[in-house]
Amino acid sequence: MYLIDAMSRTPVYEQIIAQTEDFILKGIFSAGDKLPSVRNLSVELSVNPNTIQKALSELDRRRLITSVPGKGSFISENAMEILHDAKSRELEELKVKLTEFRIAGITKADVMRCVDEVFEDGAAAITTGGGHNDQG
Amino acid sequence: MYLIDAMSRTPVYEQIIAQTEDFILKGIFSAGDKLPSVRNLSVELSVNPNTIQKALSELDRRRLITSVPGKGSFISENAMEILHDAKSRELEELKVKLTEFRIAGITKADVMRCVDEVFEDGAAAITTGGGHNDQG
Amino acid sequence: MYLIDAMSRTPVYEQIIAQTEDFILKGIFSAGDKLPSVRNLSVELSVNPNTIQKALSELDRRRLITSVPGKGSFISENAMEILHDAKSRELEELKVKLTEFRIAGITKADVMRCVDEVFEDGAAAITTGGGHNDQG
Amino acid sequence: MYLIDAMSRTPVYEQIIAQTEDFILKGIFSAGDKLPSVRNLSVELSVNPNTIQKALSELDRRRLITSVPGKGSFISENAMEILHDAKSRELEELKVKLTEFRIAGITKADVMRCVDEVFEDGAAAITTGGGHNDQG
DNA sequence: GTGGTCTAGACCACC
DNA sequence: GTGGTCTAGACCACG
Repeated sequence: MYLIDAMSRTPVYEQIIAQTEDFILKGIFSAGDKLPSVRNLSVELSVNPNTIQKALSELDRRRLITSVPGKGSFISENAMEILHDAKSRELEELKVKLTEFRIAGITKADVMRCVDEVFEDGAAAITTGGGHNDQG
Repeated sequence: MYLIDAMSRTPVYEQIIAQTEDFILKGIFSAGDKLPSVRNLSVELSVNPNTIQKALSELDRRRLITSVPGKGSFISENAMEILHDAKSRELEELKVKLTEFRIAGITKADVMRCVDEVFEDGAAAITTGGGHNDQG
Repeated sequence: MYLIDAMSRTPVYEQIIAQTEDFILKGIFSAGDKLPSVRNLSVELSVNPNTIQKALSELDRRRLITSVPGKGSFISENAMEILHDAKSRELEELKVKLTEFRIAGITKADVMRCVDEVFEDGAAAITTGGGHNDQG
Repeated sequence: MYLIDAMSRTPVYEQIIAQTEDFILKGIFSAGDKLPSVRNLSVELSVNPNTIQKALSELDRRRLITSVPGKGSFISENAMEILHDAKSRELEELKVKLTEFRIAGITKADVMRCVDEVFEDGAAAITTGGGHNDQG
C-alpha cells in the first residue's frame, strides 16, 4: 500500500503523510478506518518506528486521524473535509507559481492546455503515485 | 538590488539564484552583463562569500552565467532561452499539482479563476518577490 | 448512565472515575448506593473488565466507594465530603492558572466575566459532560 | 535558566515548551532573541538533543520561534501577541473548571478570594516556576 | 498489542 | 557551528 522512496529528498515522514492524505482523498481510507499500527508500518516499510510515529503525530495534529493510545489510529470523521479546505487554501500558492510562469514567457494557452488535460475525462487514468513533487 | 531574507526557510544561496533568474527574466540583467563580484555581494547582502560562491557556481552549472576566473561572472547569451525551457519543463509538475487539486474536489472553475486572475489585467502590478514561495 | 468516549485522549478508567465523582456530586449516587457490577459495566460500556476494575480500585483508594468482595461496591458514607475537600485543594491549582493568565495580559475583568457567567443564573442548564476536560 | 524535572509526569519536551512560553511572557526572551542551540540545551539540561528538537519544532509550529537551519532559533516578532491570543482562548476552559467547582459546592466567594489574591498587588511576588500543573 | 516518550548516536545541508 | 532527519532500541501507560 504505502511506498517509500528512501532516495527521495523529501523526508520519509512527509512521504507517509502525503500518501495517507492521498489514500483519504481517493477513498482508500474512509472515516473510522483503522490505520496500520506503528510497528506494522515500521516493518512493512523498513522504516524506524520513530519516523512512523512522527508522521502519525503530524496527521493527528492536522485532525486527519485520531490516535488513541493503546488502541490505534483512526481516520477522522471530517478528514476529507479538512483536506478539501487545505487544498482550497493552496490555490493561493498556485497563483504565485502561475505568475512565475507568466514572467518566464509561458503563455496562458500553455497553462490552459495543462488544465484541460487534467480536468477533462482522461483524468481518471492518471495516478499521482507518491506524487508530491520532490522539491529538490 | 538583491534582497536576502535571513529568516526565510529557503537557503540563502537559493534566494540568490531565484532572484538572479528573476532579474534575467525581467530584463534587469541582459546577456553579457557583468554580475556584482562575490566580494561586493558578500558585503552588500551581509552573506558569507562561500554562500555567494555556491549560488554563482550553480548558476554557472545551469549555463545561466559564465564565470571567468579573474574577470567576473557574466550573463550567458542564451540565459533567457534556458530559463524559458526550464519553466516549460515545470509545466509537467503543474499537472501533478492540478491532479491533486482535482482529487481534492477543487473544480476546474476554481482553477480557471486563478489562471484568469494572473494572466489578465492586474498582472503588471504583481511582483514575485524572491520568487520561490517560502515555507519549504 | 455511564458514557465512554473511546476516541478520547483521557484514559477510559479515568472517564469512569470522573463520571462516578460527577454522579456523587449531583446526587445521582448517594451514600450506601450499590454500583453496577464490574461484569455489568464491562458489557454495557463495551470496556475490558480489567479497565473497570482499575477505576473501581482507584475510587476505593480515594475512599469514595467501599468494595466488598463477593457483594459489590458501595458509595462511601463520606464520599460527598471527600469530594468537596478535594476540590478545595484544587483551588490552589486555580491560583497557578490565574497567575499565568495575569502574566499573559488577561485582565481581572476578563476573569470576572467568566466567574459571573458560571456562578450566576444560567448555571442550572450547564452540563459538565464527562466532567474533566479532554485533551489531557 | 531552564529547569527540567525528570520525575514529572509531564513530558520533558512539554516542560521546555511551557518554560519558553513563560520566558517570553515574562520578557526574559524578547522578539529577535536567539535561543540556546539544540546542542547547548541538550548538555545543559542533560536531555537528549532529539527531545530538545521536538520542543523547538513545536514552538516553531506555533509561530513562537523561527528556526533557521544553520543559524539558530529566534523568538518571533509576534510571539507575545500569539501567546496572549492563546491564553484568551483558554478562558473558555476556565469556565468548565469553574462549573466543576460550583457543582462540588465551592462558593463564588471561595473563587473570588483566589482571583483577588492573584490579581491584586501582591501578585508581583508570585513565581509560577516551571509552574504548569502536572496533571498527574 | 497499542501509541507516546526518551536516549544514544549518526548523517545531511547550510552557513 | 547550526537545525533537520533518521536509526536502533528502550521504557511506560493503557487495554
